[in-house]
Amino acid sequence: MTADPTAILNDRFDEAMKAAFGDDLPEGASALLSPSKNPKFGDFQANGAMGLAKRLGKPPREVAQAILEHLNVSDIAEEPEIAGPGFINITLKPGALSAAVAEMDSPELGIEPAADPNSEFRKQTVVVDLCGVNLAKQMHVGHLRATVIGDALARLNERLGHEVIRQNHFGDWGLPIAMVTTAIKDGIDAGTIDPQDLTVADLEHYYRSAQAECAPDRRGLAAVEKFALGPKARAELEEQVAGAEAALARAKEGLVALQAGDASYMTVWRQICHITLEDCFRNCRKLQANVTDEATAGESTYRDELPEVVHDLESRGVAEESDGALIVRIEDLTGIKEPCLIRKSDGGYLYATTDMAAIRRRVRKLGADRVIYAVDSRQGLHFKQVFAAAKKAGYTKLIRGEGEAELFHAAFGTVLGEDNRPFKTRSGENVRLSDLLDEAIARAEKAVAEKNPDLPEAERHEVAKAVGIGAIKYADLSSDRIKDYVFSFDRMLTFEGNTGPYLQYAQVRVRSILRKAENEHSIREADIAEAPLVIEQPEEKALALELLKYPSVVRSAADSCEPHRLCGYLFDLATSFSSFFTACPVLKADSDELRLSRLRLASLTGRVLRDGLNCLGIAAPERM
RNA sequence: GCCCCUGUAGCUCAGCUGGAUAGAGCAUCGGACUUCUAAUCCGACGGUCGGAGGUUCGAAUCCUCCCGGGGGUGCCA
Repeated sequence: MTADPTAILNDRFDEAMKAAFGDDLPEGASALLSPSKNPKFGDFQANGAMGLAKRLGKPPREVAQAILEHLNVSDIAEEPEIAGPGFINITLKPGALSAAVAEMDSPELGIEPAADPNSEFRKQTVVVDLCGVNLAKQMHVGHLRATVIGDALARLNERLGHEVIRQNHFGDWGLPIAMVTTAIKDGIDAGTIDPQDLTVADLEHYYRSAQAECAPDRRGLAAVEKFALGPKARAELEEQVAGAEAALARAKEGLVALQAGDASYMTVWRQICHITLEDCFRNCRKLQANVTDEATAGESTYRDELPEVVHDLESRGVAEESDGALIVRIEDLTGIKEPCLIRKSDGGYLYATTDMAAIRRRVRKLGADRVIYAVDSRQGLHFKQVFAAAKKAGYTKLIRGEGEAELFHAAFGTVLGEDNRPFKTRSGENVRLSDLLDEAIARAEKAVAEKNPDLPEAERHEVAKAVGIGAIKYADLSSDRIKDYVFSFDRMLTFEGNTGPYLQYAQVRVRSILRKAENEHSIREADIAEAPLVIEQPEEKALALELLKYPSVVRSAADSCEPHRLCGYLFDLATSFSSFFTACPVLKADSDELRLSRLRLASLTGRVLRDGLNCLGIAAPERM
């Protein structure tokens, strides 16, 4: 038995509509119940009568009236009213509202955990592809969103009770990797590189030089010929091209050696992997994102599966040859003319091949019902191709039950600098993630020191980490994923408006008031937990109604893979709480009953804020 | 060329399957602190929702065309 007004009202409307229209009621007709947009229209509104009227060919207000004649909500609501073209407005009775809030005031905060097999919220296995670092490269802003958004989506699904498997799709295989591995191995063999003290920065340096070394400057050579730039320039370029060809050939040997599992190459390669990943995990810890070794599945782990996948596709006629390459046509499924290439004409595999293998493993081995890719929007076409090809190949068939796994590209836009160009350093380099995080923490620490000088230094530093990192993550999560956004420390750390620190501060105010209740009034959590709720002031009512939205917001943010919905909600909740906090004295309330009631509202608000922030991967400090 | 994304207040952005007078924050202006942490709150100002058609009782939302911005486009990942 629920006290959730939305659930109750939905049921009652369903009954009323059936009673009013019987067999004439169209399939899927709904009351379209939602919280009112404006308090003057009551607490909830049902918009379904108007759509229903169209389908029944009757005047909307008449339909609304017919529903009302069969609607029985007198136990929880005042007399419903028809307004405008056919809205039905519902105002809850005070007792119903406090009962609903009291019901929600539980450890689960009103979110029914997913369960199997036949519950309303079926437990699913959700694979989240996130982070996506590359071997021998430092993390930079480009990894920020893949990590922050992916982690938030994983947390949201965990919160709903799903089985979540994170997959850090580590770019540790292929020709570019062979280039750097070969270069470093040669350096070690020649005694110019000490394998003991290699850092990621070193690796990145070698990665770049290896890339450059293997890239013949054919355009330069062509220019020399075109403009007759003289024998010296020509000789230099010819030498460069010859050198590049040799380096490339050497790298290809390296690739073959790696593919064959050659011990001397593998040792170097493993060390490069280790150094890269340790740096990655360190950054993720600093970012307070849950990405670990167990969650890391490098592209190399698919290497034995690639020939299998290709052979499977070829033998079953899913793939076909075209211009020497092996492709899967997807135009029939998607209307997209560009096919999915899974093998090059030289026999090499492509990243689509690896992604096909990954889908196969994730659905068949990991048992995914849903695979979510937190990856840059520029990969949009690639994923459409791979998803379609995987579907065509039958790789999305669920291992449990009927149907197919859902493959979802949670695409995100670019992080821009203040100049509206992709965020880079002045010299045009990628901004290192660790630098970015350090600066956020430093700026937050300065602000905390100004605002709250009494905070002990050790705690101040911890708070700065929560606030600085929270600010970055919230800025990333709070607007629609697909859009680009401008990275601005000033805006995200002003602590005003829709920012992480604003939410953290609202939560801190709750903590503060509860501490004070305990220390100065000897009121304990247990006294508050069962206190009767008195909801009379407009600010109390607004806060109560806002609190009730929480479970459905978490669900919708997870289902749509849109964390910004939760952000927007938490901001509204924090705003409602701040208004309540200003307008309604809590500890100085007029009566003990009111004091406890307001403490309970505050406590619940604090827990929802904390829980919501946790779903976003943002810490909620005790003080700030 | 084709495809995808995007265009809402001076700035940054919400607006969920079409619903009531399009909402916040910042900025600007005016109020509220011997505090429950003012990192706050209350109020004012501010928008032909890129443009033009169309569908609808009703369109920022759906359809068509056009314009601006970004991105992607068969053998890199």
